[in-house]
Amino acid sequence: MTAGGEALGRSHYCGSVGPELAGAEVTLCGWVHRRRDHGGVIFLDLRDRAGVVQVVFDPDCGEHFAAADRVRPEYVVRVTGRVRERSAETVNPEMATGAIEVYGATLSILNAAETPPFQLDEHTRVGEDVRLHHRYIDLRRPEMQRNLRMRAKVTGFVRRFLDAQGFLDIETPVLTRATPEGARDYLVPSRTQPGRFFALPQSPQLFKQLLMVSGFDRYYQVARCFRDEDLRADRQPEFTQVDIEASFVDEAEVMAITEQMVVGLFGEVLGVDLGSFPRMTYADAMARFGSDKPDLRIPLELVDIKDLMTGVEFQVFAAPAADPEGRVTALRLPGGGSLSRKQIDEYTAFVARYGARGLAYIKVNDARDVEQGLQSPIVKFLPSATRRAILERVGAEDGDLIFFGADKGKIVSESLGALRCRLGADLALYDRDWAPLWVVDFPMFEREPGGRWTPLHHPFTAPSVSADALLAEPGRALSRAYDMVLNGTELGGGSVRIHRPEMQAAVFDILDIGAAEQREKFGFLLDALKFGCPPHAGIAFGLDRLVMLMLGAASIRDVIAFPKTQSAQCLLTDAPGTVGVEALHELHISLRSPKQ
RNA sequence: GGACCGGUAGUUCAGUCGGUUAGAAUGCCGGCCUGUCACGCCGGAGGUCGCGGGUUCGAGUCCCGUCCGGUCCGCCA
Repeated sequence: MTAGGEALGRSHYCGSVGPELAGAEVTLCGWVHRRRDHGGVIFLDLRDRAGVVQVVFDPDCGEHFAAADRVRPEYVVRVTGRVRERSAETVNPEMATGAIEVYGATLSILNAAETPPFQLDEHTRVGEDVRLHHRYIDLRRPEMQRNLRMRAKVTGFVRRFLDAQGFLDIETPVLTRATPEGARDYLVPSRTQPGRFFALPQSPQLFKQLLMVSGFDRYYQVARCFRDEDLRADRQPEFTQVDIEASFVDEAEVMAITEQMVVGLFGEVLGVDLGSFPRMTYADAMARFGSDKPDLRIPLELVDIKDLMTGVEFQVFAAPAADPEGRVTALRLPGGGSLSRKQIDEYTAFVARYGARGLAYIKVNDARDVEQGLQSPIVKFLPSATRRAILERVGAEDGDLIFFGADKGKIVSESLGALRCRLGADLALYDRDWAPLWVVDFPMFEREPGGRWTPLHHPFTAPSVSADALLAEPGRALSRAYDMVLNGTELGGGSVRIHRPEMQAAVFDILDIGAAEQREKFGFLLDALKFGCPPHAGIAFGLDRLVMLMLGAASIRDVIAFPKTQSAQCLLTDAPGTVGVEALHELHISLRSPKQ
């Protein structure tokens, strides 16, 4: 009951009023979406989380008509009235509730609202900063309501699925220890331990492994993770992982369960059948698509032609061909001969972002005539036999365009891999809506320019070889890791973990983490492995990206209620904020150049 | 750390070669209107051209710096 003694509740949501309620008395609560005043009759579009419905007031309802005259957009009101079907001429087919309207009897203004800083219609795209500043208003927009509802559906499905499979939801600490490798940590100073800091977790990785040691056997958590790195359209400093771990399982079982989970999710929420996921090795993915998360919707593939370039005089191709780490690759674009010079220049600039020093190409006018039928700035440097061999290898047809990449393998893969995706998007080459797959057989390590080994996944990933073999040839060892990829996005990644201390020590050795450092930073994990750690494996899914993908959202901000800007600030709360000197003093912190 | 795009009315934008009083749409305010649904018609208010400096007789416009929003590279085990 309100102070005035009236019942506050609604009988229906605005968006759920339909023809079946014709004749019924309803009570609706919501925001005035729009008001159309025709002098003798006033139409209010009333909005709540379920949708919009039209309410009509005419002068017969006296003071309530006067109230309808006073309301403005975003006023919060409660309306009672009778549902009636609209006459044929006044039905609005554009509107979900357009077959009916509510004939208003009473209207009480629960709260007035200032004119909103931007219009809540679908017709104007408002700047990101304005939206974030007044996020609570932005979130009223049907699109954002739909997005967050979808997110809740996804987490709801995942929880029900994993619960049903016997997984236990266990929370792990947010105030925890800094880990050395990986992303930059968000740090929290300790008041009680001068000079010491907590770190916010980049993932619950170590804790979930400890839970396996404790015998929980099947764990999951919808866990917030934190990384203090620069932001992107699909990266926020705090994000959510669906984190999963199980004991006495191998990669096959984790992949089977989580594939079933994602297939079930897409089926229930989107009505999409993803089918069963093909598997592809990392080596294959890099060779054919230049990416470890290939977008298989795009029917273009890289074709290596390194062997065709030995002995060719053209140094741009010959030098990388002679380099053991070099790669020379062609990308055939069927019908690409119609691309303009300007477009090709744009693609040249595009691949330059990935370090490519140029973008060679051949337009195939007549595939049978390698003397006159090819149009290209580079073809004159290639012997006829080489030209023929290239055309044959890539399967060139008249009207095609062939792009080339020749450089260090990493640069060629990244630049042509990115170009392939760009072409797919620009030219709408997608041959299906959804293309999931598993990428497997990742290398354990990759070598940094300085010669140091770094883990491709993380240092707790089990290799598929013995510790001795690993130490002997780190560069050749494959890991027991797996990534789930959908439409060129890595949805999740996981692995069989190391469960023996000597193997974990071997990996730390290769990563050049000495015994003392191992002890200091991971002593608790190495100890735990000694006290009866079961073999275990797991995976983590990026919830935000998953929801983005399901919605086709362009920005991760559109699937997070209160996201941060690219400079990692919250415009709504103005966080991070400054703190007073007393607070800093308590935390044993002094600033080098205090900003106030 | 770097590259690029943007910042002008509450909002979305235009603003020519540097030139008189900075415009449009929408929103807002007032008036009229009994079937609209992005209602319509009439009238009105609304500007630190992000900020600082410079060039110039004169700067929204050119130059330098800086801040903010965005996209990307680096980074993100």
